[in-house]
Amino acid sequence: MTTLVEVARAAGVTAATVSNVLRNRGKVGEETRQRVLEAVERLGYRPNLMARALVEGKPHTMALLVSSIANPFYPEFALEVERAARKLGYFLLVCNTNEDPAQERAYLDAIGGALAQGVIVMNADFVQLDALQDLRRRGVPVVLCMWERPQEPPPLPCVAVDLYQAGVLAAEHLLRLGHRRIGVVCGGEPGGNHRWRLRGFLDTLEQAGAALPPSCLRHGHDTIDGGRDAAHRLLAGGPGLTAVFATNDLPAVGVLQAAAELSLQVPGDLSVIGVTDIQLARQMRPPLSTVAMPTTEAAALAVQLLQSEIDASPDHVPPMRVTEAPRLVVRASTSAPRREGILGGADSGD
Amino acid sequence: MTTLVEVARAAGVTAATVSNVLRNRGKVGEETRQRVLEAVERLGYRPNLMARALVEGKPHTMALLVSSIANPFYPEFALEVERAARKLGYFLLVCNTNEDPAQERAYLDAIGGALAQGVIVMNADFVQLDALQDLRRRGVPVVLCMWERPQEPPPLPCVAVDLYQAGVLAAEHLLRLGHRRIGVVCGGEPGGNHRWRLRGFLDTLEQAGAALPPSCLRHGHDTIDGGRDAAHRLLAGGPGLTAVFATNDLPAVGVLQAAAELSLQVPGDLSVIGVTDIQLARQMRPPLSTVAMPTTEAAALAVQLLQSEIDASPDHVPPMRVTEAPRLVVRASTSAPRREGILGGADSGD
DNA sequence: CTGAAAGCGCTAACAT
DNA sequence: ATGTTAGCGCTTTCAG
Repeated sequence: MTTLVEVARAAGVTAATVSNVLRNRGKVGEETRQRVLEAVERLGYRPNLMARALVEGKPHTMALLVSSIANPFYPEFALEVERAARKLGYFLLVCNTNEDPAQERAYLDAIGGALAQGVIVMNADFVQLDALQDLRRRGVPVVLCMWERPQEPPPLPCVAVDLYQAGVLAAEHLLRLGHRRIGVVCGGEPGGNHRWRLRGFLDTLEQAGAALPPSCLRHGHDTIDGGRDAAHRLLAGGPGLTAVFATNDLPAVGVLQAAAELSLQVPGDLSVIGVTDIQLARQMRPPLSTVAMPTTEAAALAVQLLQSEIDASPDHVPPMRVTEAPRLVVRASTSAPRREGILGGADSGD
Repeated sequence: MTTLVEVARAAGVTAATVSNVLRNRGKVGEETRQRVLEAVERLGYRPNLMARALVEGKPHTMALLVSSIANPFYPEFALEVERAARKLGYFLLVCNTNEDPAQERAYLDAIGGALAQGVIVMNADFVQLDALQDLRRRGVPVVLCMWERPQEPPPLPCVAVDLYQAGVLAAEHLLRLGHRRIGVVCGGEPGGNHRWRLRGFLDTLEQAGAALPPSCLRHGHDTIDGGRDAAHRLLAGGPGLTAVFATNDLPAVGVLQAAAELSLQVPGDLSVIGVTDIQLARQMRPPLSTVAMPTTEAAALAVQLLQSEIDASPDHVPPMRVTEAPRLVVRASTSAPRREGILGGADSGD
């Protein structure tokens, strides 16, 4: 590998001068400049980023910690983050823990070891807030992304999206269409990460006088298969549902599949709506109505916030940035119920 | 940030000893060892990876260069690569060029500047083999991944998958089902990356005496929309096709959508088959039959090959690793034609 | 078994 | 305008 001194020697100058030329630090005569540039070109010199990082006290790298290979949302989001990070001159290191705590620890240690200047951690059920707080106390900038409840901030810098509101929007949409017998598939355990979306949905229904009976709520894994299973359990209960809200797009896709397996037309027999707006949502037939998260904005905010954490003094109250509200995206998987209670009637069942 | 000397001071030893303890270089008394370990723990010390990389002459990082945010195959593949790289003790830097040559250059320069120890480049139409060869000549390990034609290796180390064979398998499958009036949607320009799959498909048809007339071949972008457009053009030609081969899953999904828009039942009216087996293929209704690429193996081979390039002397003939052959995955999007030429008849049209 | 010293490639004062 | 010097945090001979 060509080094600075080799270039310097080739150009008949000293290392400092070459450095100055390369960093445009002025203070260099035009003629020398040319000679240096020519030598750089001729030798194919590329500055050693490690050395530079060491002396400057910072690698030009941000890390993104994601948990799961299975959830297509993360790659989609990662690319948004990469874009935003690049604009600020950072490289993005994608750290995929695959839900393995040991792997997560290993990555956090590496980041603590200046592998990256800071880390954006995707919020998920399993994140260890304590471990992240430790890391932050040790001086490593940490940003939690996709915190779901702006009203109750975590003890860490975070980007929050109001997902209670997402539940509200989904409920309002279904109510407006005339649905009254609605089911819910919740991704994850009760009390898990999706609880705010769920609560927003349930509260809105209740306020409309259409409170959801417990039998119409099923929990399942936050995956396509989990959604399908939960939907089968839900629909087998047979209370003549005309619509299903899934707390995430992945399980919503599972609901779509379950509907197909039960020969239910979507949206004719059953309307389905999810949350997030992953690419897959658009690609389903029928395309999935959903409440879109502002992912691009969240990614940008996360990167900005991490940057300001990097610049900030180590000890300060963890700031929070809130994205714009999620917004309803109506596609073809929701419509007015074909007839009230076609699958059991409004006044049968329960 | 805590440094080695601080730990050393805290433990009443010198930096070298701490280093020895941490690297398990023996030569350390048990009692000292404990004292050091305790100090490390107490101070929350993490070795600075940049410094280590600098002195060792290598960052523990591999880079993966991908071109497109839009193609879901890349994220899927990236996570496989990350996994394989991690097993060898590397971090993975995902470099997304977004098809911007300037961005690609910037990344390659950074990698040349020891940002990563080597780079895996996804083969795509636009890759500049020259630029990569330059990089390699400058001593940066480069591996080209997903080269589609093992019989004609590129001038770079590569992982090849025999995609001619993929075309053969798709053709054999359709022929075996009894299809004779078959259409093709090719992702990308004629002469582009997909030419081998296409040729394998066409050759096989021809050998079976069912050569494909030019009117039954359409080119389009290697995307869902591109596939849908091409399928519309193809099916509007109206030669009573009973099956369509798309050279990639993404356009195959587009064909599925076009079929739905034309009220064609899949597979009853039209069988559809793709190539790759991305996750989306499983998730379509009906799930897409396809010729699966050995992506996990390809990712592992690419990482291994890059490792051996890192170890190897800089000048040697570029090696090639060939994966196992692609394999047919039959799902519900292909079946025997319902009736020969239901959409025009075997002897009408043309 | 432990310490001292040199140096990885680069940058940033400070001198000249 | 250019050169000299010192060090970033770590590893690694080589002495003690």
